[in-house]
Amino acid sequence: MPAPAKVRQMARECIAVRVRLLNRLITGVCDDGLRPFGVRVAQVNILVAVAHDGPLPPGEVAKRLVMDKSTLSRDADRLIANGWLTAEPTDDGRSHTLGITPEGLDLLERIHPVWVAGQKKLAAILGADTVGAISGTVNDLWAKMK
Amino acid sequence: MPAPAKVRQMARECIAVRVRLLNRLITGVCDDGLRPFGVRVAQVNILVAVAHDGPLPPGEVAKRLVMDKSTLSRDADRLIANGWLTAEPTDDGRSHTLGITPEGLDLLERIHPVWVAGQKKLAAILGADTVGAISGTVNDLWAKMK
DNA sequence: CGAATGTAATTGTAGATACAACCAGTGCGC
DNA sequence: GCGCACTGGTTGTATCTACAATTACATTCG
Repeated sequence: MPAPAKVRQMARECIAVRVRLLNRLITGVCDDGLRPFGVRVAQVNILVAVAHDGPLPPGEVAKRLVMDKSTLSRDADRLIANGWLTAEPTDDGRSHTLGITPEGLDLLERIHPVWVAGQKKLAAILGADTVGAISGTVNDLWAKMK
Repeated sequence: MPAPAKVRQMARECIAVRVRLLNRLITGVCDDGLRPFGVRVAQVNILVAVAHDGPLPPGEVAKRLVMDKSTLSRDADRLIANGWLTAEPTDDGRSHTLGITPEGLDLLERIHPVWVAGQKKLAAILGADTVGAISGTVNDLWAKMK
């Protein structure tokens, strides 16, 4: 019995399954490269965001990366436990700011060559046009966010 | 103190953070739409794959979706528990085949309108060129896989 | 000032994800 | 037949992810 038309359409056209597949593929490639450093790409993403734009309150980091605040909360715990981030108190007693530590910066510097190699691998997997399209989409998203 | 050049480069150019961000965004949009059905996009992806190409052994499904066999093993457990998939024994005593059940097919049929609406939303977020580029990349990947 | 409302973060819970280790069954060579 | 390598799946463990509920503080309004 052949699959019904609606199922065939979903299989052939679904964009979500494709993005999610690429996400798994790319996360795997990155984590492979990062394994010697004892860090994962999810963590590096947060470290880079904080190193670049920080110090920032957790909620702000979560918003920029489009992740739930609770997810970021626990990710930050791990990064703080590893000595790569610090939490500094602020005027607002409910919150605090996340900042990169010297150890965190050092980690990013050491990771950089692996990151460069990874970018090449990802570009080879995705193709230049897809890389450009995705970059454009997310850059627009970030611009609109402000 | 401004971020070091390497950090700035990683923040500006990293393709992984972008794909992963889009993955979270898109997964959230889909799961929102699917919530009334008590199912998530990860599960729908598997159901569609099995409904379209199945019955298939678990390892084969995992390969096509580029996910770890252990991940698929547990996802399949949930889908079987919900009555949407069945596991049928095969000649090879180590393995079995996953097949869609009538309930699973019915679920997919009921989801279809939501899926259509979701595709529109995703296209609006990503833009037509990005949708096209990603589809092309993954279609190539699947073609090469055979 | 004090209560109600709002906001930021954390915690409880559950699913999705993958690596390593393991188990079970197959198939091959002898 | 027997042992041994191989293959396919599951289980142990850890991280990533998000929704719902909670907690702690801030702000606003009377």
